[in-house]
Amino acid sequence: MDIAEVAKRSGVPASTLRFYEEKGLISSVGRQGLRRVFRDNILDRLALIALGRSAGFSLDEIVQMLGSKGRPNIDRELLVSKADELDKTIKNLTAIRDGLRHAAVCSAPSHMECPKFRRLLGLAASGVISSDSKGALSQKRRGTSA
Amino acid sequence: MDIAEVAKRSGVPASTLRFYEEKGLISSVGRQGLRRVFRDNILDRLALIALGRSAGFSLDEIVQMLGSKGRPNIDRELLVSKADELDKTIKNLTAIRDGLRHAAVCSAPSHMECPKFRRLLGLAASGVISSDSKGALSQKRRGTSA
DNA sequence: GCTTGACCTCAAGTCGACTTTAAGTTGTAC
DNA sequence: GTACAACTTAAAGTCGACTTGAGGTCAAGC
Repeated sequence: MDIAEVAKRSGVPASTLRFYEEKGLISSVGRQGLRRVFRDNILDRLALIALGRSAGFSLDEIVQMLGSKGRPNIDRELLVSKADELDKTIKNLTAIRDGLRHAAVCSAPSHMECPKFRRLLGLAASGVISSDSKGALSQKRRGTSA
Repeated sequence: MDIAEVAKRSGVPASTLRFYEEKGLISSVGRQGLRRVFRDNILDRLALIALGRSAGFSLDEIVQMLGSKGRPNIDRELLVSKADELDKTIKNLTAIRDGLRHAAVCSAPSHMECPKFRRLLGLAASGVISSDSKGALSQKRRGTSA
């Protein structure tokens, strides 16, 4: 497969594939002339990378876990700790979602007067809801999801 | 209150407060000499901003919603749509969390052989799990949360 | 045999939310 | 009255994950 084929099949832009190769996340089997040639299993590897990204791993962490070769040891402890992290994030987001939903129907004259809203506010202010759960949704362009 | 006091009480660095003022997110009542003077309700406003950030609003969106003055109209429709967005994100993250947790205990020789894992992989690859749910956790330094 | 288009490289640019730095001003304690 | 810590500004830098752009190469079709 050449890079265009991989891009088409995986949905990952060619520029990103080159970038990933440079980072050591993927590798081509060789070249035909100048052009990279990829094996079929590149698609699995890209899926793995996508999964890691969705789970909140950085590209560097993913390089660590996947190693430069084959399909090697994914550290189980790390997996668990990421899952725990996700749990926290999910709880925070759930609280916020409920608060938002309530605020949307709340009849208090101003949100500031609503006890539920103020409680949520307190959470946000105190950092219980780490402002790091922020990126959680970040709708950019390219919304493949919706 | 001077900027240092606000920083101490809110946990928001002075540099960020200046940045927020520049963006129109907050405002000072005036100056004593060069120095900004803030009212007490700045703390509520900062909490509101923190909440918005955790809910995934961008600073620009927050400016929109809070207006430059007082505590005005928070668009209820927008709130609902953000809540819906959060729902999707939560679902995605939950699926990933479960997959991660399973992978951590899965006895398949390689994760690639595990059907559950491959199913998760399929989700990630197909973009069902938008790679935009990625930022969801992004542990930076300053982890106030843990 | 020459144009064309898909690939290539390397460097620089982008985006959002801040932080850092350099250089300047000032209220206050001595 | 002067030193100094704490404030001020404007501009530039940071971070991660890519994207874009300029300029180059090459296989294939006419």
